[in-house]
Amino acid sequence: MTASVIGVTEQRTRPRGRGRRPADEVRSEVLAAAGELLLTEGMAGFTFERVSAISGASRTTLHKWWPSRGALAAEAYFRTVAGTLAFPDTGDIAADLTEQMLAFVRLVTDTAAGRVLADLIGSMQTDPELAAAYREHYSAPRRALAVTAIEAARDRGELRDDVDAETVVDQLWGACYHRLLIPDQPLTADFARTLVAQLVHGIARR
Amino acid sequence: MTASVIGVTEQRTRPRGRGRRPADEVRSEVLAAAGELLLTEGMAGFTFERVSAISGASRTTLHKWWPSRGALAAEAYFRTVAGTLAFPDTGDIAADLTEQMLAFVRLVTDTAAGRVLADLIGSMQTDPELAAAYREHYSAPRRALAVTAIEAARDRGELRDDVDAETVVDQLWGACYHRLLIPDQPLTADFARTLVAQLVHGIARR
DNA sequence: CACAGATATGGACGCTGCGTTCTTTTCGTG
DNA sequence: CACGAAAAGAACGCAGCGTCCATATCTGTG
Repeated sequence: MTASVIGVTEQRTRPRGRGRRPADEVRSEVLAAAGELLLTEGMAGFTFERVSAISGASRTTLHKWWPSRGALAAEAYFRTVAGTLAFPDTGDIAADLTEQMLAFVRLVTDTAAGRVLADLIGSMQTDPELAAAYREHYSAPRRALAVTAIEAARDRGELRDDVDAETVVDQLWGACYHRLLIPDQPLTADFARTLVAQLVHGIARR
Repeated sequence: MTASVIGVTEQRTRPRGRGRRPADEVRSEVLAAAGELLLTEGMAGFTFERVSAISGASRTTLHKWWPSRGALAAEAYFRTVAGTLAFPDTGDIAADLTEQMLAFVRLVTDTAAGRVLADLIGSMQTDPELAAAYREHYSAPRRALAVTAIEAARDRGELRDDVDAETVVDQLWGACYHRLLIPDQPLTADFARTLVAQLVHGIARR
């Protein structure tokens, strides 16, 4: 009883026959096909086999360029989905963080990116290649942006002197990923706002 | 280049030959073998094939009792690793939360449970059976305990009246899971303490 | 105490996907 | 224009899946 719903039209480009082609052209077509597959079926149906069939590139070629399906998926994701990389700094850190949280929630709930992101993080756990790529090209640089903004706010006196910016990142984004990966509770805009409010002002009675 | 290190002695029980055996005995042996395999190799090498070889039970039998490898892994984990289910309530919520965070960090860093937990959450993302079992038997009840304790603290005046307990859970445990699943930063006792302190007192300058 | 029914085992099937190797074809560059 | 780089194609063996069937044997009931 194999789940055999075919959501992606195989063989989107006509068979090309053997022979050399520009490497960049091949890579580009493969990444496009991989991104498409990723968005429609997630990591579950994401195999070299399928990407090969859709892109028209041979499996041999895929193996030449990407060491594992995880590595390919990661690159395709970064190229297709993860465009934005910015962190506003208006001088009001609470507002900026709220904006970032809301943007994240929107991305994750309104598009297929949420499912893909969850799948990628899931596959990371058993795919070191993917884990390395993800951390290097995605999570680390984003963390760094947030940490910089938080430390700037601390340095200009908006936040306590002893604030640990790295921990703040986990308390905000980590909380969102928690609801994304283990959906006991929904990931909503309200949640995002509460998140920032509770962290900024504390939960203890004053 | 398949990773083929055999860390578990196959066939721990002698072949038994065909024929009926008490269902509970079989289930028990299978779960023991599955737990052992899970601890030594994680979800990566966790297959019906291997569990069958180690436990001595036939693959057919495994399929009869568990619908997917995820379901089997989940049950084995809950049975082998996840014994404790308690939440102290000393009347000092900050201390209690810190204690819980430290216990979690210890469990996850000192034992193989961390790896297994990460693997399970990873596999959940593409295995609905596992996701359902995990949430029902593990995450939901634990969340509930924490929420109850936090709301009790709120009701007796330790915390602000408008505290959202569910969100607090994500801000604490979610932050830990974040570092477990995406290890850009280490999961340490210091982190656990900072987590609680920053949330309880807030990060804004007073 | 014997038998019928329940249940585990062993083995085989076809399938998908992996990762590798070798050969063939084609294109671009020098 | 010839050569070499690079892709396609085909085939291999391997692992694991999920399912079937026949067979063996235990267990509970009459």
